[in-house]
Amino acid sequence: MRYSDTHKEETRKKVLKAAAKAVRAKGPDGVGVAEIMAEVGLTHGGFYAHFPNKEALVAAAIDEAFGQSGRRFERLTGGMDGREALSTFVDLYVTREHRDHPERGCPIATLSSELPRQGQPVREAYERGVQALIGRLTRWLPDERKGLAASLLAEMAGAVSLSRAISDGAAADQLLADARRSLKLRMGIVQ
Amino acid sequence: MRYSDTHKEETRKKVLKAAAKAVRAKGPDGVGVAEIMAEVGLTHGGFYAHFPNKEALVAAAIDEAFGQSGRRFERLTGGMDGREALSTFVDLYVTREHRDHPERGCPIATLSSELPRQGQPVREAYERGVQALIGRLTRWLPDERKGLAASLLAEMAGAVSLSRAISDGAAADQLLADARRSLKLRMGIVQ
DNA sequence: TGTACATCAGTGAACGCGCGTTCACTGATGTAC
DNA sequence: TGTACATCAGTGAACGCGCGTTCACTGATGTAC
Repeated sequence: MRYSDTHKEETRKKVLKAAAKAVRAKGPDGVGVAEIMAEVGLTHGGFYAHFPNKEALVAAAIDEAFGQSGRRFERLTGGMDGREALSTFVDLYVTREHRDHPERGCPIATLSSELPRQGQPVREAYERGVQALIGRLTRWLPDERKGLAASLLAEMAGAVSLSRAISDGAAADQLLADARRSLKLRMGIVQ
Repeated sequence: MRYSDTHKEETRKKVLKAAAKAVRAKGPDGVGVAEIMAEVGLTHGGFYAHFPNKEALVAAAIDEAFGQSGRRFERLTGGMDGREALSTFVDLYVTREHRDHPERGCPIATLSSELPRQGQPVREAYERGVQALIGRLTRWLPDERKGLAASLLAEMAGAVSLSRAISDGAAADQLLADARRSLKLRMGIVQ
C-alpha cells in the first residue's frame, strides 16, 4: 500500500474534526464538502472514500462535537462531588465567554432551533448528544431533583442562545447572571 | 392604472405573510423567493417590485412574525392583570402544542440558534422582536422582578426548543411541566 | 370624442454561482508467479 | 530476482440542480391634447 495502515482512519478523523468545527460555527447547512476537504489539505473528490454523503458527515460531526464538549466537561469537573460539579458546569456554560464563542461552545446552544428541520440521521445524532448531557447532569443532581436535568439544560442553553441576540452587552450579562442564579437555586446549590 | 390604488400594497402584504409563515416553518435559509411568490399566485420576477432582495424579505418577515405573535398574545391576555397574564402566557408558550407546531409558534424558539449567523438587517429585526417580547413581560412583572424578563424568556424558549429534540413524548412533557413550574416560581405566581 | 403616449404590476426566459455528487484516471506500493 | 497485475487513497473535470437576480417585454388602463 501507498499509505500506512492507519492513514485512511487518520484522514477520516481530520475531516471529522474540521466538520465538527464548521458545524459549531456555521450550523449543519453551513458545512461545505469542498471547504472541509480543503481545510484538511485534500480535494473534494476524495470525500466519498470516507463518508457516503454530506448528511452522514454532518451527523458524525455532531456526535464528534458533543463528544468533544463532553470530554472537556469531564476533564474540568473530574474528582468533584455532584454539587461542586454542577456549580462549575453552570459557571462554565452560562457565561459571556460561551455567548461570544459559539465556535467552541455547546452544540445545543448553536444548533437547537434548526435541528428539528434536519434529516433523521442528523436529528438522531443530536438527540444522542442531548441525552448524554442530560445523563451527566442527572448523575450530579441529588436524588430528589434528578428529574429536573432536562429542564435545567433547557434553561442553560436558552440563556446562552438568547443572550447572543441581545446586542447590549450589559443586558446580556444581566440575563446570564439571572440564569446562573435561577439554575443554582433549582439545583439546590444556593438558597 | 390597471390595478386598484391599494393593489400593490395588498400584494406586498400577501407576500410578507407567506414569507412569515415560511420563516417560522423552515428558518431564514429555507425561504425561497420563487416558492413564496408561487404561494401568492405570482411568478418570481415580480418579487423585486416589492422588496429589494431576499434578505429584506426575510427581515420584514421576521418583523411580521413577531408582530403576529405579539398581537395574538395581546388578544389572549387582554384585560388581565400582570399576574394572570404571566400565568396565561406561560401556559400558552411552554406547552406540547407549541412544541409540536413550530410553524405557528414563537420565532425565538424556531430561530434562536441560527439567527446570530444571519446578516445584519435580519439580526436587527430579530432583536427588535425579542426586545418587544421582553418589554411585554417586563410590564406584567411586579416591580422587584422586572429585571428578570429576559432570563425568563430565555428559559421559556429554551424549554420549547430542547423539548423538540426529545423524541420520547413523556420525557418532553416532563421537561415542559418542570419549566412551567420553575417559571411560575420565578415570576412569584406560585410558591 | 378620439388618438397617441405614459405608467406600472406582473411575466418568464436567461444568467451566474455554489454545491453535492460522479467518475475516469493517477501513481505509489503490495502481491502472485 | 524480476515482471505483470491488483489495490486504493486521492485528483480534478464534469454534471445536474436549485436559487437569487436581471431584464426585455406584456397588456390593461389612465392621461394629455
